[in-house]
Amino acid sequence: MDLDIILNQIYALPRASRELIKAYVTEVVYPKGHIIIHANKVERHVYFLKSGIVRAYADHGDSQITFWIGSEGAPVISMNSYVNNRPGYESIDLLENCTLYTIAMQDLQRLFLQDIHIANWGRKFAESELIKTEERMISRHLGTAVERYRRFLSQSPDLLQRVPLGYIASYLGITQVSLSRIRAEIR
Amino acid sequence: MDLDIILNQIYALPRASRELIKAYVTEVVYPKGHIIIHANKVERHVYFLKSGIVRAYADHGDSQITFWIGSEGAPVISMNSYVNNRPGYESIDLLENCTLYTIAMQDLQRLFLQDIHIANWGRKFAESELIKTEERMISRHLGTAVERYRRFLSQSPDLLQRVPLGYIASYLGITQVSLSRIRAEIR
DNA sequence: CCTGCTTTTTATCATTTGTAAAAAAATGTC
DNA sequence: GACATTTTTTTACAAATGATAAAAAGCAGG
Repeated sequence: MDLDIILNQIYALPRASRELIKAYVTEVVYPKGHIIIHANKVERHVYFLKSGIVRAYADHGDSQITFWIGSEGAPVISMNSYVNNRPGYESIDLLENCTLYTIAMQDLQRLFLQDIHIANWGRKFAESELIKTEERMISRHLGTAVERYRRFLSQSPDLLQRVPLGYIASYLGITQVSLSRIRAEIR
Repeated sequence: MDLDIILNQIYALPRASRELIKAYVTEVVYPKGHIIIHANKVERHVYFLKSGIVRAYADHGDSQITFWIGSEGAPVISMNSYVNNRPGYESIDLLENCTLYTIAMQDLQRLFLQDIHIANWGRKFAESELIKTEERMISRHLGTAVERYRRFLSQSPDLLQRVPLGYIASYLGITQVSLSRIRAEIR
């Protein structure tokens, strides 16, 4: 997915402001399995997923809880690093080989203070992440495991083919065994 | 809680910008039980809780799921209204008599486009809500019901005295009966 | 201080979900 | 195509949670 499209989907920027941002963006490629964001470390870059799939998870004892799955166009960030310059809870790893756009947070922060359009772009960026996060949270509260799986199925049928069911189960808040049972019942 | 403090906790504004916002803010009082945000309706104001407690919930069949409890200083908004001018999932009602600051979203939006400091304030506002929402979401994923209750207990001991346990149970993702069992076991 | 109403706890039973281990299926590599 | 590895499903049993109903406790208004 093209960078211009990603930037503009968040907030329509004047050409000059968009070019200002793009001057600081570079492209990087990482292989499947690479951990791009490390929990408990401050991450100094923001990424946008050009292609591929990633997942965010939190370690909990000897297991991991997957709480976000991102695909092409999605921002890949350590929220707490981005917002507070503090270590975050989440690790993010790549479920496929991925190409990402990246920009140093330092550069972005500077642009926020220089250009009101970019400041409003940053506002819209946070707002759209906020909406998505709230939606995800409410969705996870609502309904039984079966309903949540059905919802996932209808909203992200593509992910079902590309993401191991163990991660999807964790995302839905159940065990892989439980998810397997649900899938068997529905069929 | 004073409006200046609430505004500045989000982002330190120059005096002039802060006065610009305050010119549009008024104070309102509502009684316990009043529903201030209605699900599936577009809400055209943003509120900040000067005093009291509120809860956000989503209707689900014949029951309600409480997914947020806000106390003094907290912003009270319909996310989807604020961000997208669209009806939201959540209703918010008052658990105590409350005093709130309020500003029309229309006025705030205009200020965002006029004043870069206010634009960045708006960015920080969304970002801080984002962090809190993510934290809440992850926290709800993590651990058993007992652990989640213990976490709630240590993070918001005051709310335990002021919020009916039924709402807290729903917030933790369990039934009131389950919560009661947990409380009995811990003692 | 009593009365009625709401909230919380307790008890019982049915159901769901988790754990652990093994079998089956799918995937990738040589 | 055969092997090793990973992923998914299945099974059996244990533990946790939900539903329902009833008792107990707490609280507000007169």
